[in-house]
Amino acid sequence: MNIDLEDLRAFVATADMQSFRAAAEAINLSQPALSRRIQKLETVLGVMLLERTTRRVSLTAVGRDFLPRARRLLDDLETSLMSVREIAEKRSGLVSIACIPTAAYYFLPDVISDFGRDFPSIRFRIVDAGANDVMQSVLSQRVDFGITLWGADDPDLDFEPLVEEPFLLACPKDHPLASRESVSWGELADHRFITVGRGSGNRLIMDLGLAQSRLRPQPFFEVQHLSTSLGLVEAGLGVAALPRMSMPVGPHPRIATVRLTDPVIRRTVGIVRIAGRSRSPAAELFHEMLLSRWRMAE
Amino acid sequence: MNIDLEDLRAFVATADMQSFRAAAEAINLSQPALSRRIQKLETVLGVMLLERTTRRVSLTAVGRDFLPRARRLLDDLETSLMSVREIAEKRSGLVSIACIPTAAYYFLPDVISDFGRDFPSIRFRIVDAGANDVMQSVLSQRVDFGITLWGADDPDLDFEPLVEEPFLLACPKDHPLASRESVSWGELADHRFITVGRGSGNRLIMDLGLAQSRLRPQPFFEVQHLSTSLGLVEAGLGVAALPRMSMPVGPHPRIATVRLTDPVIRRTVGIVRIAGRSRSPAAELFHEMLLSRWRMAE
DNA sequence: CGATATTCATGCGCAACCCGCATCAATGGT
DNA sequence: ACCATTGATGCGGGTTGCGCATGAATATCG
Repeated sequence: MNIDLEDLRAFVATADMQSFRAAAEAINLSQPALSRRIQKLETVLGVMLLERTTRRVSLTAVGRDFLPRARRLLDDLETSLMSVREIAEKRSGLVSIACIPTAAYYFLPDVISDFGRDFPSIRFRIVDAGANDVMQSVLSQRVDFGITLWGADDPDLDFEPLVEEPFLLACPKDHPLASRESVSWGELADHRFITVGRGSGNRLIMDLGLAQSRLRPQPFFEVQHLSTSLGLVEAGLGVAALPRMSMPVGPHPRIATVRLTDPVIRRTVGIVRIAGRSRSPAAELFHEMLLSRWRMAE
Repeated sequence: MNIDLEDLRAFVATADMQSFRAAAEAINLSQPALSRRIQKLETVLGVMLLERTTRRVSLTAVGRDFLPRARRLLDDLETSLMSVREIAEKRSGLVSIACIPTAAYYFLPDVISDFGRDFPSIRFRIVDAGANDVMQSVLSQRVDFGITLWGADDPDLDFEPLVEEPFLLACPKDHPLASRESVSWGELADHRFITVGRGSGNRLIMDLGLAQSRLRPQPFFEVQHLSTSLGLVEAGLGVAALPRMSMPVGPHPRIATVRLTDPVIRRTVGIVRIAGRSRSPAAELFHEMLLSRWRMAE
């Protein structure tokens, strides 16, 4: 037989109101139920806490000692529960993110998985989109923030860099360039070049990086997604320049990775959001975790 | 559905041991029962406190916040219970008292009744005895202390006075002395004097007080108890000298009360105990209450 | 990859506990 | 003495919590 918190509540209410009947009413119990809770508490403690007749209820000396303690225990519990609920409130909710496919595929799952271990009550909505659509989703406030390439300079948007990475050459293992340590962009002019379409963020970065180059690769295949480029390379149809994140991790049976120089073109992936917009606690939490996670990795 | 202390215990044990099975064993529950208590706690709080697989148990971020709070609540409860039990221990037990009949009858019940309201767990054993027997009981340590007349001067005993009172004359209402304001002890020589036996403490005090008086009352009736004296007076058989405490309170249909002078003989009733002897907390408590109660009244 | 041991979650039946209603005894007040 | 009020207790019924048995999930090992 153990002490219940309900026993303590019954005792405190009865002591406060100096009446079993009134206390029972106050804590929504019948008088007999309250009577028994007091008796139980007294039995467990082995002391009389209240002296009572049908007309009068008063604290014994032990009861007077115990009352402030009981009250404090109940107050502390209430405080702790409110505190946890407050924390929980902060730590639940929905985080909505618009994300370019590369980041969605290559690093977001890991971060979300880790985050979910700490905050299992926080849900996610991930919108998979090209860099331009990510921007639009952020500007229209359809999502809390975006993870995308940095290229535009919009005063309404904040950009926080997460990763900066070079473009590398992916070519078939039996390709003439496969054994090279590095290849210049100009040398690609003589090979079938696979690239993404004009409207894409990656294409824009490449074009901007090559603006001053006299010798440039000419697109032989234009695709929509970087992963499709990789597929064509693997099929031996040509070479492609992809950001490092998109390259296969470790040795690949069919694809070689070669450094691209002259120039070294880099892209930055980061968090973009509307300047000064406040978001839910959950979104803030995830945002912080993203920053700490990827800044540490770099 | 409310939080139980058992829920908190289950949580703390599981967090400490990082295993449901081990925690269940540690707090003497089956694993399923423990599992359900954790689930209940999580449901009430609306958060996941523990992340678990069949192989691993770890705290969520909310769980990490809540653990020290839960631990503290349980610690505080334990402390409060021990404290109350300690107090209760001090406030329970047995008080044994040897007491002259007058005090036993006339004032002890009130004090015990009041005391019992504050310390209902303290029991009493009252030995009703003449002054000499009270002394013996105290000296032999058969009782915690005595309440008796003060006459002896024993270096082994401490005496603390409670009440000092004069002897008064009780006589039938139709007696010649009944209408007097005061009567000298010498005048009683001409009347039938009812008194207690030679061995009694009251008799001793009277004899000592009258040692220098040339004219003294001669005992016509010798009885054992003061209350018997009063009975005889009420029956019209004589007059008696009794301490004020033994006189009827307020007007009496058959007995008049008259002051006794020349000399005014007083007796002191107080607490007698063995010098330096330590007693139970309960006996100390009652002793203190006796002192405060009767010193206030005088 | 399959087999295995371990561990948390859940269904089930049973016992314990707690409830409110009804009733009685005690207690102050008139 | 009578009466209204209030705490204690018996009783029956509903709720809660238990352990046992079982299944699913999870690491580890060969």
